[in-house]
Amino acid sequence: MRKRPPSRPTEAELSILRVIWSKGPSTVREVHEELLRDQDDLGYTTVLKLMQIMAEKDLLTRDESSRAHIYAARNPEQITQQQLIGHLVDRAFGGSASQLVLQALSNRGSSPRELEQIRRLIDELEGARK
Amino acid sequence: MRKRPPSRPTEAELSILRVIWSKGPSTVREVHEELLRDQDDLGYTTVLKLMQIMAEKDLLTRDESSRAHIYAARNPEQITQQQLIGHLVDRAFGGSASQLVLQALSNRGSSPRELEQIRRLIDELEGARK
DNA sequence: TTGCATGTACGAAATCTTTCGTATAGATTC
DNA sequence: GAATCTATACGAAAGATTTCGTACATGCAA
Repeated sequence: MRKRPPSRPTEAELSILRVIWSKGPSTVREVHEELLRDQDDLGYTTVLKLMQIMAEKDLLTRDESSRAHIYAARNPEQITQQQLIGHLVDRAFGGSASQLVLQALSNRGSSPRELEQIRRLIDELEGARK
Repeated sequence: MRKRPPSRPTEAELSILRVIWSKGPSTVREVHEELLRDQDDLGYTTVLKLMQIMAEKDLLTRDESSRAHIYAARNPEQITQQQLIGHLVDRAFGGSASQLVLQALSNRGSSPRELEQIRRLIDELEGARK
């Protein structure tokens, strides 16, 4: 069995990943409780099943040494974000990341501090290119 | 019946929208032929059905005056792009558009020309903020 | 008018994603 | 040790998305 390119998480899977990225490796119960803050009516076994599937898909790893298994994210947040951006760029921006950036900056407020951060990154990129 | 907020297109729907954005209002046949360039094994009636559904969902409008109906995008490309960015920012970037921008710039090549364009936009945004 | 080419309509299968009920097993408490 | 609490496992229903077969209508050429 070979290592597949990481599969893109579905919506429900992404909400689980968000919890784990923020809290670190967690049990099903911890994730479930956290998800209930935003969204009630979400069964425990639903989350369990999803996390089991995610472990199969290699989105999560699982430590079975304690009774309550502990799940961790297989890939760091940034890798997954890159993947999602890449997909969106391909599917909706004709492959041009800068088009996405322009759209993202145009209509969504960024603070001066954030704009400065972005400007510095552009400086770096232009420097490296010389 | 009220006007609903535009529904987010699914993957298959997005590929149809891309064709229509690029070619303008089109018949099912035209869209089908265009999609076959990237992806074979896609039936004509599959595309037809999708476009019918999209008309129901108000993603497309349809002109039935000629025998082959002509479909047009209900919303301009940019509106839909904004919508998709907004969704991704919420689901994967904790609501921070600038985080998305930083990630997008970090790992995806942008030409000097594009970087300049982005820099100018930042200048504008900072100017407006003063 | 018959037959063919080119359309739409529509139901339903196939597939993917999300949800949960039920079964079962190991700890803990009385 | 029996009851109870807390886990995982697993099948399968429910829902959403994608796919296509089949039926039927219309225009046109022989």
